[in-house]
Amino acid sequence: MSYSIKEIAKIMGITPSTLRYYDSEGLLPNVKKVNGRRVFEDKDFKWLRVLNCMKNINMPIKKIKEYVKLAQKGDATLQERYNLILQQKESIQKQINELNTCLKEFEFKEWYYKTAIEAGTEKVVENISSISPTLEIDKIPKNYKKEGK
Amino acid sequence: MSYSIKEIAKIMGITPSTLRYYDSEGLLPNVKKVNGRRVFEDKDFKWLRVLNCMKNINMPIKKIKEYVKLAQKGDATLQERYNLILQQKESIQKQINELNTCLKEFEFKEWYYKTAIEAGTEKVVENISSISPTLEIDKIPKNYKKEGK
DNA sequence: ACTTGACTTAAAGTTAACTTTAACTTGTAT
DNA sequence: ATACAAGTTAAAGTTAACTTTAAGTCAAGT
Repeated sequence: MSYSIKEIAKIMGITPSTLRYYDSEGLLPNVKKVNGRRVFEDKDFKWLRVLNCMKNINMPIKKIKEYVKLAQKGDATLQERYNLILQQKESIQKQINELNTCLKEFEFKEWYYKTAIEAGTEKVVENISSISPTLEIDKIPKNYKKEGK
Repeated sequence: MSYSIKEIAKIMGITPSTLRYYDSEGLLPNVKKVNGRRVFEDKDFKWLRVLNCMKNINMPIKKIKEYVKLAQKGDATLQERYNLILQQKESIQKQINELNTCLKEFEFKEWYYKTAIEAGTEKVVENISSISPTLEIDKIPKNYKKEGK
């Protein structure tokens, strides 16, 4: 089975232009061309899924290109690719942790506004602040000293 | 207790320039000025934490500004702010889900490369692909029909 | 009085990731 | 044969989110 750029774009939820841009940046290796047109085959899907993942975790295009280039060099770069994957795994974990902390903050806000709406005014809740510390600020001890030279 | 822009920047892990930029975009309401200089007080911290959260969940500055403006209008906008919070909560959930799916993909890759490195070559594993479907691609039924007009 | 260091603004510059435009090719339908 | 739809490239344009620069203010220390 083979697919046109339009079909692949639809499946990936992006525009054909973006796919062409990715190709121009070297993110789509091994994509065939027939009569000058890109033709995507089943084997390309495996990579498209990974590419999609890499985009989802906010890997910059430069970094993805780096990975693609390593992969094209074959077995000699296995260790390097492994390291890159581990590094990205950590980054994902960090992002998930951050999002979970923020989710708590937003759950607090949800309660905050629900309560305020019921009371008709924010005054009822405005001195209450979320407990979850997301910022260094919340970790500052009470006797925090500013740095003096 | 009051803090200079430099101290706040350090605490938030950004540069003073970025804080000034945020201020110029209206993201730092109610920040005092003494002799033309910004002075941050304890009461500003509550908002800085929320701002930090909003940045972490990739809320665009425009959207954050929108929220700030609503908040400044007082009780009349409680419902609107509540809705905005709910909307963002959903967005966070979606992001967490995406990241978790990608984490699985990367955990597969970790195994993939570990196995390949042990064997000395990728050939041992290269036909195996992760099972977790992250892309519409993986949900396409075998008898997928392209659209015909 | 003068230098220093930390601040200020306004405006221009940067970067990443697209997006749009313009001019062109090609296979299919009428 | 001709028109049309869908693709192509190269290059210019856009947008968000900063970052840098230049020129200036201000309080404290020597």
